[in-house]
Amino acid sequence: MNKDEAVKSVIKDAAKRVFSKWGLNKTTMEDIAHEAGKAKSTLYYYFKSKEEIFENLSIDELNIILFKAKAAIKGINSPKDKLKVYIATTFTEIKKTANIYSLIKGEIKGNKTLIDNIRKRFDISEEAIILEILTLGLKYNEFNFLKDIELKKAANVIMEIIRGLEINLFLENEDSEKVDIAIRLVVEGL
Amino acid sequence: MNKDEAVKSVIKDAAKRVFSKWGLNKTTMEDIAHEAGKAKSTLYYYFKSKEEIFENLSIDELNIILFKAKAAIKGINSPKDKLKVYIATTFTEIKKTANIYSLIKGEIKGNKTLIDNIRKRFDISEEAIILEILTLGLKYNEFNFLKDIELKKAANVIMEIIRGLEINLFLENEDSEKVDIAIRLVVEGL
DNA sequence: ATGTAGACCAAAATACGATATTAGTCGAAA
DNA sequence: TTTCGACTAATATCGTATTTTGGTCTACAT
Repeated sequence: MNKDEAVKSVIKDAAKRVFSKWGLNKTTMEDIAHEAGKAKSTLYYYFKSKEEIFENLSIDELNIILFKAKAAIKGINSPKDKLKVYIATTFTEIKKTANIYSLIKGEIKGNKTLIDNIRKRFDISEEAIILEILTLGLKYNEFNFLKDIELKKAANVIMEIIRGLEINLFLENEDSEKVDIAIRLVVEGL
Repeated sequence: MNKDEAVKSVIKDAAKRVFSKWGLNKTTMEDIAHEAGKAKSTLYYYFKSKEEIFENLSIDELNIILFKAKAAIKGINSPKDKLKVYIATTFTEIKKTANIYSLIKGEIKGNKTLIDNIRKRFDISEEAIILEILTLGLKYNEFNFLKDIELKKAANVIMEIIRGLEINLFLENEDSEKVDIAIRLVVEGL
């Protein structure tokens, strides 16, 4: 890691701490600078805005989640099991980093488009992974009714189901048995 | 229907019209009164606040949706098909009355608790219906892995899936094929 | 050149008092 | 019992003064 990336990392780490303490809107660039032990203007040498810091921060976290999920499903052969493990892993990892996202939930007003963009980026990656698993499942003849033509839409629906579950019963409630039921429901049906 | 209920209905109908025109926050009691052809103070003879009018209005709509859904699944024997038809019916009916809800979406700020209470009421009813269907399915031995003890949690999970889908891919997108895929996914699995 | 920081500016947020709307009450009348 | 106009207290809106904050610029250090 070169010097530039190292300082960026210091700033991002500092930002992560103050964001999770004060939220996105309430933290000022001055706060981040103070936490990082730098002058405010130095921050602008590395990032062009507060949004960019937040965006980089979030994308880092999401990439880590996706990386872990991909690693987790790597050795698994059965597409059904692949999907199960994928959902379980992303759920667990999102829960770990949920502290940042939970406070954002209450701040979706002016920064709505920013959050939407970050979410969209994650959605695209997630949908691609799910589509890959479904394609494999079709090849292995492991699914009941899924046709070739429906795969893309099915992947989208599954992603929406996961997303809905994450918001509604995961970030608030934390019943691991329910998560288990949800995974089995999607993969196996009733 | 007695006189009291008739006048209440006139007020609610008028309110429905102006709400769907101006939204919840922007419509004044004067607006509703004028639309109903009554004096403002007359409204307070029947309802104690604007919130109460809105609440009654929404509950009426939700009850109609639930009534239609119950009627639709009445003659069906198979619990799996019952659930399929239930989801399809509520989706269709919610879409019909979505005009009122879609404008509310942008107004969830101060009236958040009010909306939450109405939603909660619907959730409870919906979960009860789903639980009934699942119980029947267990009795008929129609489900793969669902155990007695999981039924309540499974009903909750299904309700959350439905709710998530409604918000994410239904109110915005309107791909009926996706809805179809979602229904089959939940009921049959992949 | 590459980094860093203090001074600086313009734009946005906040605070606040004056004004205007609006929710909700009350007594009278039909 | 039901309806309404007049009234009031609370809330929202608006204009303006003040402060905060995002972002730039320049000078200085390595």
